[in-house]
Amino acid sequence: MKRTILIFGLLILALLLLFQFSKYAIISGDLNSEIAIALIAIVFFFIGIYINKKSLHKQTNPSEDIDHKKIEALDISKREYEVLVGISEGLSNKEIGEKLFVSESTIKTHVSNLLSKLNAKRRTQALQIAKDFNII
Amino acid sequence: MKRTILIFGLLILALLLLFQFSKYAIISGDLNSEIAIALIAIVFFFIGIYINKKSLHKQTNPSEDIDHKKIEALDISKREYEVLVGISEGLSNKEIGEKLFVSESTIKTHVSNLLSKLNAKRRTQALQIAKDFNII
DNA sequence: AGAGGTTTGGTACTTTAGTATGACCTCTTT
DNA sequence: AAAGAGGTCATACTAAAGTACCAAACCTCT
Repeated sequence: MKRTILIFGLLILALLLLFQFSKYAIISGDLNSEIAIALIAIVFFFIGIYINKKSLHKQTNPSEDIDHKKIEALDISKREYEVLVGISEGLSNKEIGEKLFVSESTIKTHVSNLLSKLNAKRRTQALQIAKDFNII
Repeated sequence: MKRTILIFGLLILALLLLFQFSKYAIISGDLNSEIAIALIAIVFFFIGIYINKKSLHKQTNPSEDIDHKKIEALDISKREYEVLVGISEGLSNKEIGEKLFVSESTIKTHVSNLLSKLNAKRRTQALQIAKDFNII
């Protein structure tokens, strides 16, 4: 938020400077008016690209980053989440257990809790729901 | 490809018109030069946004459409693919069977074939592999 | 018509997955 | 210190998932 305000402040400042410069250049005859206009056009063109890139990464690409708040809201613990990641990697309970250095029984407990928290009947359904929630 | 060329052509045409207009406006005194410059700036700003949006949707979002060639290359039949979709929806073999109006046995056969074709040991692993291949 | 691939379906079996319950340990909070 | 939450693990069970093998029906192409 603070950064956004700072960036916009600098942007406006830069624009004012550009306007003043172009006006001066045209009046003093140092620069052709077309070239001045072209410069401004190019600058604004890139400003448009820059701003769009920023906003696109936060508005139309919401699937990239995981929704940590949702994870909390669903009351999923760290360990349970690690198990969920294991499931998404296509691992069996046994393999997840080996990865996390715990027994298969423990993983089963975590999976069972996960399924009830995600309101799923199967691990594949849990994956689908987790993706819907941008949790994974 | 054709569309891209057309769009760029129209874009360049519009720019030339804008330049001519602004030059005329400034010389004839109908318009303040600052206003003309501002107009150009705004237009280019939006052009920047537009172009960026187009390119971003095709470059940083390559995961959207499925790779049909890969499906063929893996020798996955239509029916098997339908089963794969069912799996990705978190359905059980029984539910997939009901959805496709066949028995659970049939689904098991398809799943088994799918797993060997995708070189997976579990349906969850099949999902992960299928996503890697942009098949799903 | 016959070969070949796909789809369908069954039986029988093994392996994972998932549920239920109880127990113990370790922190953190009250 | 007691309560509560998370994590760990085990047993015993049921339910899915997956494998292997076989067989019939159905297309499609030659």
